[in-house]
Amino acid sequence: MNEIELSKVYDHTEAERRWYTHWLDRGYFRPGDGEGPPFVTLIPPPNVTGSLTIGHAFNHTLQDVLTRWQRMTGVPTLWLPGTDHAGIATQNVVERKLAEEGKTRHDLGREAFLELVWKWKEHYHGRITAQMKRIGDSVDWSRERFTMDDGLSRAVREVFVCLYKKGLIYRGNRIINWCPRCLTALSDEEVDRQETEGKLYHLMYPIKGTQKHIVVATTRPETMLGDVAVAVHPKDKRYLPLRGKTAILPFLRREIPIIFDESVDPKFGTGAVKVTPAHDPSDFELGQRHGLTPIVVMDPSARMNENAGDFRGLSREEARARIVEALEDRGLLARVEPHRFAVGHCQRCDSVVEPYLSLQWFVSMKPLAKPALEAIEKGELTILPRRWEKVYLRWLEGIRDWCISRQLWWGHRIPVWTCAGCSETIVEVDAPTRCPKCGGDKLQQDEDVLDTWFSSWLWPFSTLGWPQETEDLKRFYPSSVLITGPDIIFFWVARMVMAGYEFMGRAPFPVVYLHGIVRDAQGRKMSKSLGNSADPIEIAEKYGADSLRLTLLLLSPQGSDIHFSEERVDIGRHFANKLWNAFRLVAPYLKGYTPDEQAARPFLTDADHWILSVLGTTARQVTRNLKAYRIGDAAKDIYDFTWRELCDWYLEMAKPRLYAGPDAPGAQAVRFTIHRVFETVLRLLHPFMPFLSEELWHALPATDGDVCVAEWPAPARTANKEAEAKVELLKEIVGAIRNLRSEMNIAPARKTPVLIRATGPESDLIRDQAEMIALLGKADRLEVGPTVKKPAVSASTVVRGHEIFLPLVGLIDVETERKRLERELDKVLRDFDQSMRKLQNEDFLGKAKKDVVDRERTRLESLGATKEKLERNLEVLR
RNA sequence: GGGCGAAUAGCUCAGCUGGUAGAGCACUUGCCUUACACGCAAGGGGUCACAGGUUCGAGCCCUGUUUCGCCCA
Repeated sequence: MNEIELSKVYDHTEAERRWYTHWLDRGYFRPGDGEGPPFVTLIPPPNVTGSLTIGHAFNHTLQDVLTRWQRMTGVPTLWLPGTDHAGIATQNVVERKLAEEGKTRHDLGREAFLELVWKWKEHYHGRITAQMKRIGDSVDWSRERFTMDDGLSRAVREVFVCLYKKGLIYRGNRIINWCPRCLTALSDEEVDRQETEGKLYHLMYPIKGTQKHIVVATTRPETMLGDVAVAVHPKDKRYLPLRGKTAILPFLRREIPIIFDESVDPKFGTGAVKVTPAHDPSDFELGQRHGLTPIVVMDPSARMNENAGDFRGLSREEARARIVEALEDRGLLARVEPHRFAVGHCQRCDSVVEPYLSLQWFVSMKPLAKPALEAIEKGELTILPRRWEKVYLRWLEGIRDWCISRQLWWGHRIPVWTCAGCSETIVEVDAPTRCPKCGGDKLQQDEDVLDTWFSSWLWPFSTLGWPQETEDLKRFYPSSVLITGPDIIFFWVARMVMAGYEFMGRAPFPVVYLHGIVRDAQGRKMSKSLGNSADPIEIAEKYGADSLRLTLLLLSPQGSDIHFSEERVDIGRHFANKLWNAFRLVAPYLKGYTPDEQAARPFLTDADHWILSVLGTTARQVTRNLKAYRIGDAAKDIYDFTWRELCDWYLEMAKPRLYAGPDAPGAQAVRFTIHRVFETVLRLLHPFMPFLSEELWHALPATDGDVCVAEWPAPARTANKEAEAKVELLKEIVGAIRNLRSEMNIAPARKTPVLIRATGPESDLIRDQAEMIALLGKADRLEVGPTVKKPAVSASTVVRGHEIFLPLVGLIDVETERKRLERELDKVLRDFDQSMRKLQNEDFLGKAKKDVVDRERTRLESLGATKEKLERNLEVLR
């Protein structure tokens, strides 16, 4: 047993550092080569240059609880850590840094720039791993991965080539989401739609050869310069006469056809819309159906280009203002009305995204989605909470092709080369040196890199060595569970499932557990711009990592969001302190103690039997809740047991026997029980509060090794119903006495006699517990029995038909007690009447289940007895 | 516009298959009782969003309404 300084308040800082190193030294976090199916979970790789947020801390806590729990059950466990290169985010950070020196990435050139980013990566990588260690993540560092490792990069190329050869990757000129600030394409998922209070402009286009106009409604007048048609619904009577006519585009005087297409909503605006195939996805499709040639009117930074006539060089915002103004001058602006609509913003930099026609690489998703859809139906994949399955399915059903090329430098370069000699396209895993067609050696690799998620979606197998058939891949694929937030269900979860089926032939995990998002106390999402994102490490330093972990779990309703604020971490800190102090109470009496069940058993008291029984029930609950991924509930079970049962009741009851010294009768029993309870609590607590439990485990005598690898408590033997019933009765009686004392304003230090007129078999039970009742109820004299006489002046109450009296001479006045009794009687009368009415109801008697009726009868009887006794006692005072 | 979720004590939330409404925090009153004031004991506080319905009985099941949040278009 280590001598630890048992200070009044638990000091976490030193202990938390010490134990993490200890566990690492022992290699506990590696799966070992144990037999049987392992428990595997994969970290959602955080952005390597980011830092962990409270959200990560929560996510990691959930994974760590499951991993540590499984480890204790003796299963080989692997929690594989790693980080993500986070293409746009990382490149942005480094570019911002360069901008401070007045430079751009182009000043450095591709190679030098990448070298710089790698340096950043190395630097920040250390920060992330330190943070993970600080909060106690029991990950296998020997298997750590990074999405741009050689192995994972090779996996990316393999997948690209494979899908290309299958015809599932293609290059095409399509409308994509373009960020004019990041200067890259984005996938649909990387665009955040924000409801915006905008305007709907009604523009008048003159109809050729007439004095008339056609009025089109648009939210984006600046794109009119790229208009190639006006479209109306074919059944819209208003426009039928215009069949075959053309309109004249203002400013550019381009003659554009009026076309008829089912996709136009006659109820929107005027029922006529402008068609801009190069700047709107639905216009693009419409344009294709009608053979229209798109005209791009903006350059990549969203300034008007040479096709924009006089507006050339203006930003899209300036262009809008000028065009609206100019139209108004010419009398071509019919009207402007307010209009709410969703505008796409770049997820990374919040710029307004431009739907933009450009040449990009895409993955055909429909064929890949099929097995991922069926996975739910076949039961090969379960998403918890179940309602997310619908969200997942809906997205897969409507899946669209995935734009995977990005105009960035930081990321996996697209493995496609073009031969300068013959223009042959070469798609290979390893860089080719010669053109297979013409033999030329002037090969130019595609400049672009792949979407970051194009490497993340391979994470479940690329991290294990795929495409090589490694031992790890055989042993650890698929994982046991994926724990992540619902915000990346499309980005990551669904795509991993698709990749799993496509490349491994089976789902990457049978269960996905989606937890809530951590918000601030006002329910707002944590964000840097709001300044409301707390730093988990700061909190861990201040309150302890254990406290943070427990708090997050206790605050987390299953699957819904957490409202977090720093002050709430007191919940965890107070609990840690409570357990610490409970240990401080018992530690001196356990010094050098060796548990001896044989010796103790004959001397176990009701209290001992009771706490051991409740402990067993708690262990069963905790395990059951963990199995069902109700991790917060499991934490609550231990919290309640430790505080409400162990500290509030058992330790209080154990004190006299502890104080009596090691030679007193019963000393063996109380020590045995306390040891067993603490030892079990520490094992149950370990997954949730790994540091504190380890610290106390080593301070507790007769424990083997480390609690980190101790055996998970076995399911409870049957509960001791008898002892439980006894102590429940005791609690009720003590509660009633305390209530009387409090209501009568009896000073806490003052002891009083207590008389209990108890009848029936429970009379003996109560007498058995007299000593405890006297202790906890602060009685200096306790009489129990059927013949106990009510003192002349006393406060009284009734518990389960037993009358409790506190003689009051000189303690309080009769009037106070009379009022109190009247209140109590009032309540009982209400309940009595309610119960009576129920039992007089024929329908209830005839239709309710028998045990419900029986229970109601018993209740009425008991209420009746209580009522009678209260009335009698009240009578005396009147 | 479509879908999903939520609405229970001042706040944050439990409440499993309908059968006596709960916890933590906050609040009130006592207590520095030799483990803990990061604590102990006691207490007050709820038309379970609203309106219907099913049922002997509804916080829970059904229908509709309102408000809030999220996702998708």
